[in-house]
Amino acid sequence: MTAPDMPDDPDAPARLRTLPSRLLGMAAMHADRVVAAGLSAADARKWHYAALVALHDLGPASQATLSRRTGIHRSDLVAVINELADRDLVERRPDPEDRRRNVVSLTPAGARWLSHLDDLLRSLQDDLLRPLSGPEREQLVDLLTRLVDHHTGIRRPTEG
Amino acid sequence: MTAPDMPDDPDAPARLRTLPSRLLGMAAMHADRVVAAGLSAADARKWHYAALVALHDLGPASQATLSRRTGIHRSDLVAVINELADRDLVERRPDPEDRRRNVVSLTPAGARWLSHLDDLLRSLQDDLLRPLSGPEREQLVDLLTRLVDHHTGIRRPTEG
DNA sequence: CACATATCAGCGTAACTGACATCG
DNA sequence: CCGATGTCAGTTACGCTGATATGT
Repeated sequence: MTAPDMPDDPDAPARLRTLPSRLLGMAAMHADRVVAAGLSAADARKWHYAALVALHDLGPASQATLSRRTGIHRSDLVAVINELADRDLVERRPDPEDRRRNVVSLTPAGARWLSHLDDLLRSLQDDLLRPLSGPEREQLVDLLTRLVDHHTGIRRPTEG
Repeated sequence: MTAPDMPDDPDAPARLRTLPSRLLGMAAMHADRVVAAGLSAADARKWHYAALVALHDLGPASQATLSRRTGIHRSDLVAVINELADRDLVERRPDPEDRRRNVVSLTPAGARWLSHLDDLLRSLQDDLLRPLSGPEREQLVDLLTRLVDHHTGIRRPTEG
């Protein structure tokens, strides 16, 4: 129940209003807009951030690896890397050890930009979660994580 | 951070994994698929359900009203009502009191179908929330409701 | 030969915009 | 004339599919 948009239901029927799948859809849509707007003000998109984070955590990696770690489709990752490379935030070059691959690596400028985006993202998440207290935010993250992990089929100890 | 899809990130970087906006996106995407799949098995779509619920709760209404209550865009509602009317689940006819409007009303068959979909939806939500306990599900609904209400700019006492 | 990688072209859906004719 | 209503055509973005070329 993804429900659409802005002038949104002031008082939709209770059956709809409390439907978890619909609530998830509406909350996600709102979150996505807030994040996309914030990032676009910095001339970035969420995929840029995801790719940079993955590169930062993994070190230089092939596009296939990046795709798996970020969840960005291989087909779409091409454009993302193109854009990042155009701005010299990452470097892409053929892997000598496996000539099918490109090795993508973070440049110093990319690392700086990433840490800037990190700050931005933090503040956007904060905006987003404003109506919730600290413990409530943790609760939400925990509940969502369990939903997502479950369907992803992941077994995670208790880590936070 | 809407993250994509199926073979999904087995172990994405923690910064991504715990990002609330991303978690919301992933959980919503999954929810949407489960619901869409379940409904399509019954030859229905989520908008059908939303429209029927609104009609059931409001009684006969104009398309503009339905649009506001369900959050379905006026432009998109047309097709939804077409499909429902084709199956004689709703009836659409001009409003004699305001000839711009159509009055849409639920037929007996529509009401029966709705209650069938109600059962289906209940079970789909249950599937969806399987990893959570009863109280946790309530917690999740509460937290999401507050996020959504906040951005919608709604003031709700404590109602249930 | 099967498989993985990078790339591109294109599809289907969702949410939305803009325009239009009609009517209050 | 302004505003609301129902309709349709078209746009944008996203997640995905399919095909291709290359390499292991």
